[in-house]
Amino acid sequence: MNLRAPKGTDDILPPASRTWRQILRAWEDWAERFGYDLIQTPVFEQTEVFARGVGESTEVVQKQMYTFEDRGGRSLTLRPEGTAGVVRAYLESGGSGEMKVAYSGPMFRYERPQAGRRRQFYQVGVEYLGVASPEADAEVIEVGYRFIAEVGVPGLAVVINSLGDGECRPRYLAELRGWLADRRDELCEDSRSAMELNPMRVLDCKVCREVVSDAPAPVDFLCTSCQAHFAAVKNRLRQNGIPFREDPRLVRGLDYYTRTAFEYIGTELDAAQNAVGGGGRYDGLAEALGGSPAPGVGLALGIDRILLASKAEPPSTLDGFVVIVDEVRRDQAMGLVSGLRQAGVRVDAVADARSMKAQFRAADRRGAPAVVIVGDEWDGGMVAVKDLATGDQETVEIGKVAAWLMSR
RNA sequence: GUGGCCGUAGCUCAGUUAGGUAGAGCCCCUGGUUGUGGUCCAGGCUGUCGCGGGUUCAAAUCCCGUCGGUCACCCCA
Repeated sequence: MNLRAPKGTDDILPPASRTWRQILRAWEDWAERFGYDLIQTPVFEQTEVFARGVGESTEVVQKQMYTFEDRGGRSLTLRPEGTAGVVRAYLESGGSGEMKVAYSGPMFRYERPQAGRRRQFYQVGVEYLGVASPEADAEVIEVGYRFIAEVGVPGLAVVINSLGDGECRPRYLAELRGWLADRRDELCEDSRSAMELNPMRVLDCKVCREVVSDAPAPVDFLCTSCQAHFAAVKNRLRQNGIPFREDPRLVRGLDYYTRTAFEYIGTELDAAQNAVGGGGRYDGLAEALGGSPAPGVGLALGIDRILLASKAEPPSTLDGFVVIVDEVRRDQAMGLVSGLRQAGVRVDAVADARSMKAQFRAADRRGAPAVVIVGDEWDGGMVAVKDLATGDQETVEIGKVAAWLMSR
């Protein structure tokens, strides 16, 4: 076989997929508890949505998009992130009022793959639209934190910063550009080309870390309202017991962020990609997409990276396994299987004639905690049930099998 | 886009230094145990040695090219 999954894509097979299912269910649960409804947007959009939404100056738009022309001559792009499409949908459906939505699905970026960085990767996220209050920022940070904490990323840390808004950011950027220009010779090549278009990117540069260590930071230039907003976000986080630290160097790679920016980091991760999620406020995004102004804040979490970091064992996906002693009992056994399934019990059986030994092996491999044996006892209205962990076996009435399995 | 490492059975790998009939463990299947798994024992299935070319009587092994994987830089979730 010489057909393979495309470069930078992965098949998620059992048993690893069991952990995926578990983690996505946990995500749905947390999103619902915080009042976020489901939203589904297309996996591809007009290229314009990302070019204008994410920002022409970003690396993502310049180099990493899967852009193609369809048969009608339209330029389309596989979504490299989730927010732009959600805001587009919000605007298209009226663009007013409050909307709290959660999404999950694959994203696509053309990059050289490595650990924790794939060409098709999976993100979950929420967007809280139409609300400018710092309560929204704090809530979004909290829902992500609660979810990641449950899933278990070792050394989880929340890092936050404020990037300012349309009033104070221009003043800051002018200051920063001047400061960088004075030290142009000390900067690396990448930073020199970034300083005009997107000077904050230089703060993030690992090569220039030394040089920019005492560069002016966005927080030092915040206007009064941005200061108050940032303070309110931090207060609510403290009150709700979300541990965080401030990092004046934290910037984000997407142009749409204003005010609050944050990241979730697995500090014990060996992987170079230790940021498992991030987000922030993007009050200018709706306008950038050509809609009426609307505030918003959101987050995105990389499920692939969270899984890389968490040590979660794949859960068992069965409550029991039905073993058929002789093929003459298959009709009876399959009737029992069907009945148990309708009663809400997760059970399975082999589909063709196999030895008991093989059927027990199958039950074991599938992680079933117990086995139900359909044999001669059936004629007396009974089946044998065996706990595979302890080896204990007893005989129970057919009608009580479901209860017996669920009590394991 | 730049760089390091690696391509041999479904998986993990040995064999490459010094060319000589393709190996091990795991997994899977069958049996030992005609109604009992996970342990043990016996047997069985599985290969264009990534691909193409070159050198040679002879290439998994040497040479050239190419493709793929992986990790890191960069960027980001």
